Amino acid sequence: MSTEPTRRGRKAAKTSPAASAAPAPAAAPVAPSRPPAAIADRAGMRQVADRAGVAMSSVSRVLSGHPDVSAAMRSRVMAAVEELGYEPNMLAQMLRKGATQTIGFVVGDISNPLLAQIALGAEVALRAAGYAMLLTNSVNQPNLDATHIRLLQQRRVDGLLLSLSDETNDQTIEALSATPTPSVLIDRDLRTRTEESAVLSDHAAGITQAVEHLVGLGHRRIALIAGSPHVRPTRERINALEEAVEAHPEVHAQVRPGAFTEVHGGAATRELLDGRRPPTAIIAGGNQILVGVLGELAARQVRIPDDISLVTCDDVPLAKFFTPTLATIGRDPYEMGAEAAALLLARFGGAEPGVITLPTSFTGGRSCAAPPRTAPPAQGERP
Amino acid sequence: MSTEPTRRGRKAAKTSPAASAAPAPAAAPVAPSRPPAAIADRAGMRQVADRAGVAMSSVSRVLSGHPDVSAAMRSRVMAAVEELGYEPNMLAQMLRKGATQTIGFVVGDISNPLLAQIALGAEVALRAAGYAMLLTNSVNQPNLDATHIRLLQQRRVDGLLLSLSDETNDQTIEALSATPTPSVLIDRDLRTRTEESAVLSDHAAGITQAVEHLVGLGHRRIALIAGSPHVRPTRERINALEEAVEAHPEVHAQVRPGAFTEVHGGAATRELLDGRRPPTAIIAGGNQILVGVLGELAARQVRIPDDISLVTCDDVPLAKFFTPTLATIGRDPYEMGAEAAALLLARFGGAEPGVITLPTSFTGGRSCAAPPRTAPPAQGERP
DNA sequence: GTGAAAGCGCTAACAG
DNA sequence: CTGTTAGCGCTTTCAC
Repeated sequence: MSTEPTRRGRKAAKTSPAASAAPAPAAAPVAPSRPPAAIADRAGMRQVADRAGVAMSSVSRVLSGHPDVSAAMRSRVMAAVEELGYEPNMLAQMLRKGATQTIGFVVGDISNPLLAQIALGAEVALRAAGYAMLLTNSVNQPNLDATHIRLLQQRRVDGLLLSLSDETNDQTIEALSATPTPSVLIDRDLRTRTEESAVLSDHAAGITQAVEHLVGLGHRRIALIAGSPHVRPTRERINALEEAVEAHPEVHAQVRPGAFTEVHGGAATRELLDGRRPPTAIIAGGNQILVGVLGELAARQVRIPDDISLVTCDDVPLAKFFTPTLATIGRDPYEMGAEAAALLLARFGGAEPGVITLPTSFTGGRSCAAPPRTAPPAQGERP
Repeated sequence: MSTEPTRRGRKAAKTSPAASAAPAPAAAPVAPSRPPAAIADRAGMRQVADRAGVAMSSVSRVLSGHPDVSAAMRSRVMAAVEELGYEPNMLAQMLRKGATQTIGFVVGDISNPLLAQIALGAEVALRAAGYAMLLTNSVNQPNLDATHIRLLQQRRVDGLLLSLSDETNDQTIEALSATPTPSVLIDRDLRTRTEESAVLSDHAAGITQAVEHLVGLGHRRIALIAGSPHVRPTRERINALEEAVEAHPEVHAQVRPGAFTEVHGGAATRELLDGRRPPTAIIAGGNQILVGVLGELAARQVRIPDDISLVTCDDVPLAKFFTPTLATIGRDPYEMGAEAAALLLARFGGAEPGVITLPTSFTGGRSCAAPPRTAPPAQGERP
């Protein structure tokens, strides 16, 4: 950090940002009888109609591309629209039509590049179909999910895209039940509900491949540092690891669920390495977790892959230049977003809720090698 | 990539996502006279009033926390609200009140972690003040900026946060001029306008520090690979580099503006290294650019910092584990978002447009060292 | 083809 | 304290 923030106004602006959290006390001394018109003087359809000397309904027809309008009418109206710089008020249209052409996206943490990419994919697809996206951020606080679902319902979104921070939260389930609009779950699985469409990732396939790879290299002690146990990806990964290991009785698997955070990644790594049977390979179950794992390994001067092998789920931007290159279980988040949007649009078109599973891929890297010949003595290990 | 996407429906869902891009042909055989109620049967305030046996205005008063309501009235109304699961229709409120409690955020590229972080900071601050955020993504296409500004205006947002992809676009300026609501520019400078508030980063300070550091190490040929010349950060960085170099006549500076992309980063690096006076230090002007630079350096087996020194602007998540540690010109994007929100809220409170400049920081790293003693012969260099 | 009229669901005077 | 009354800006019958 260098200097303090500098504040300089253009028009002697005394700009005190922290101030006025309140909506706006309205400077008007006398309360006006009309709605306070927080929005400046903007021409409405009424003005356009008057200026063109026609009825409002005609303006409406022209603007909505109704076929039964004379060329003369069309040009008169358009002229007036131009002159007044008229912009239709979608609020009124929405209220009248009962549809907002808006979908809500409840996302756990938009600062996570994975989710940002999903949001991007969804937004592009939605916009192409004429929908805008209202985005809310639960900052990974489960109780905010329900709040946001209700908030979006009050704004009468036409549908919901949900990347919930907790699948098991009762309030969330309740809020969802009260939702009359179609919804699409993104890599989440709410067993109690079948009304929602879902786009899922095949985490099991990726984990299985990774485990086979590691076992093939000679690893016998594999750990998975997973994220929150309240979401599908974590459960799927854990299940997949346990199943994969069943096929190899000689392999000992350890699982450390927790949270999708750097802190958890670091703490779990510490715990594992200090444990009775330190793993020779770690699978980091998320990009934030990866950062924590790397930090702890670096701090201990544990070398990759000489001392320990590493696989990550969901790579991070710079991962490809990391030395050694990281073995990765990846997927295409942009496509997930796009498919989620498609699933929602399909429901608007009358389709039933659907589920689609997208593949994951395992890419080997230099971060995996044979375990050290002089494996640290498994302290107190019993036969 | 492994397998093909698997599609399995729950209720024999024939889920054809790509289908039905059209809003919804409406399955109803006979066109209803009322608005098509795309939204299911939801109780309105009318129903609540009837059920409670009171006037709508009373329901409204209770729900909006008006002081003059008897306890009896309050409980009767709340009971009806509960029973009907009533959710107020914000659309109607917005139309009536002339304010939407929504702000629009025009962002060039949400998949850029820097902008995602800014969006997060803004959203949190805005939500705390009761505002929701409508986000649009210009995918770095300048012509989309204007489109999105208009789109948000039609939705009657109360204010705009703008991270434009091009400051010089006429359409954008025009759209902005037609905007009656307050706006805040994020690290952008529209010379022709003073109506907008702005939150800026002090890029010059960071660049200056970096240059001094490099010169101190002995570098005499420094290159800046910058992003789009149509946005403030690029201009500021270029100006700062040129000014900093003026103080050191022995230093030769080269600048390669272009785009905030990996491709440009790689191409510019190639060009510079193949040029007449290859730099001994490169400053990467953006996180995507950095990726391109690193890629090209790796491909050529150019070592950092042995063969070349490297500084990056705006680090990426994994940067701290990059070997060698990267010297970085950083800033706090979350705070930028929060300050932008504050500036907007201040305007709602009646304040004039204001400008606030936030600091940047330079953090040295192992990626900078003295230039190689055997500097590559400056081919065809002239005295 | 075009106009008149009736609301979408809610709030805010204004009376009582 | 509570009810009545007018709309916010637009779309959509329904007549002409």
